[in-house]
Amino acid sequence: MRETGRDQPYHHGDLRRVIIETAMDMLVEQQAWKFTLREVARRAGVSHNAPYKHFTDKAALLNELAFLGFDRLHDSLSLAVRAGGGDFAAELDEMAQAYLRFGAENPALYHLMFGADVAAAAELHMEPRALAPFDLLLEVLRRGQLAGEVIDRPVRGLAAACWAQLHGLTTLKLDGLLRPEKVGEDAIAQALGTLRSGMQMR
Amino acid sequence: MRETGRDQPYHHGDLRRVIIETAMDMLVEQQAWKFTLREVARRAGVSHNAPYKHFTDKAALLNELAFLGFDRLHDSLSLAVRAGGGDFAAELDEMAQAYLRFGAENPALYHLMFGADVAAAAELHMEPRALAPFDLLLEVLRRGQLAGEVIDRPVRGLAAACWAQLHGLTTLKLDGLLRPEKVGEDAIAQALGTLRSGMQMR
DNA sequence: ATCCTATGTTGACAATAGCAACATTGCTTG
DNA sequence: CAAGCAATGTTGCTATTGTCAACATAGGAT
Repeated sequence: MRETGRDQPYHHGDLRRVIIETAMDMLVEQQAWKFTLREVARRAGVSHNAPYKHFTDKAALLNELAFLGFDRLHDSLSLAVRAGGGDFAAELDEMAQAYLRFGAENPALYHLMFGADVAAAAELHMEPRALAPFDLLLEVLRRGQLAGEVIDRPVRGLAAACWAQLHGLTTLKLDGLLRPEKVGEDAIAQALGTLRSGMQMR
Repeated sequence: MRETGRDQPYHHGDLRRVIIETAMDMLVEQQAWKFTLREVARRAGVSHNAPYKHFTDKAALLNELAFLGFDRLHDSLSLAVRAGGGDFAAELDEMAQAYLRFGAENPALYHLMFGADVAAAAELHMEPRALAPFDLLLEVLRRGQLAGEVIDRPVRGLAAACWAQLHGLTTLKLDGLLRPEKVGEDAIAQALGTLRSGMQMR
């Protein structure tokens, strides 16, 4: 017996989607990386156990969010590559900027995507959705090699270097560790420059 | 009234140290990054609230551990530099290896040192103890510049590049994200090579 | 000797993840 | 079209945690 009358039917009808959206909203809004299932349920206007009918676990929901994060990251990077307009140097630069921007704009989401909180992070990152951004990077680098602008070494290794550098800069930046007193004024730009030089392009 | 008799006196006498050591042991042992104050107290054989007489907060203890982590990291890096025997390239290489090894051997501690869980991570990282490893890197790079083996650019920027690369590689590795299928066989070595090239040395 | 204070302990509270038992419905199948 | 079943929500519970408050003990200063 529900006292509210005809509004809010017993069966929500689309709870899974709503839960995901609510949770994603919370992640994007919130700076700090805290996350309770019950809070999500509360915001979704549903009982504290309803989410368990759609996700076996808190980790399951988190995984879903992480995947969505990779989708968004991939979209951002794709756009950036397009903005590069065929010029390799521009493409890579745009990608780097887009990557860093993504992290800066979605701190909690980024932490979720790469943090150790996600159960079985290793498996998650081998899923196609999580691999998409990396594949994009691989393509760009391959084209760079074809254009003779990137040193002739295994692409995957070069991609790893790019990725690690971007990931490192992103997380350090997110946690407020790239303070000018410590690292100089435009540390990020300089680091990216070092990376470029390392891959030998002008 | 304690029923245990004369062993375990009411006042421990050295609880603060024991708590820190216990907590550090837990962090070093444990792969996963979970940490409850009560568990520390339990292992230390003390009531669940005893730690609060020595640390205002859970975060306070974590900060202490993080500082100890930086001390250890600094020690490891210092040893590595010495192992380099004056040759810049060797010094930097040893340092990089030592850094990565530190992360690999102390996953939970590393996460603690750089994770967002630590309250006020930004401030923490500006403390001298946390800056020591970075300062060491700065020195090595400066000597490299004097020896003409490192490109003449602001050291802090170069250091940021090194640091971000190492930090990125470390965390990615820790979370099991540098899978060979994704990133090639010796991604780490290649990434370090790219970094070296970027700083222009032979 | 006496008291004060640092240090420990017990007991509470609120919040959380997750389990179990129960309620409500829409869809299926006879 | 009726009966019932499975999906979806809800309430209530347990174990655990961080932290606060009140109390206990003991070592050292007065």
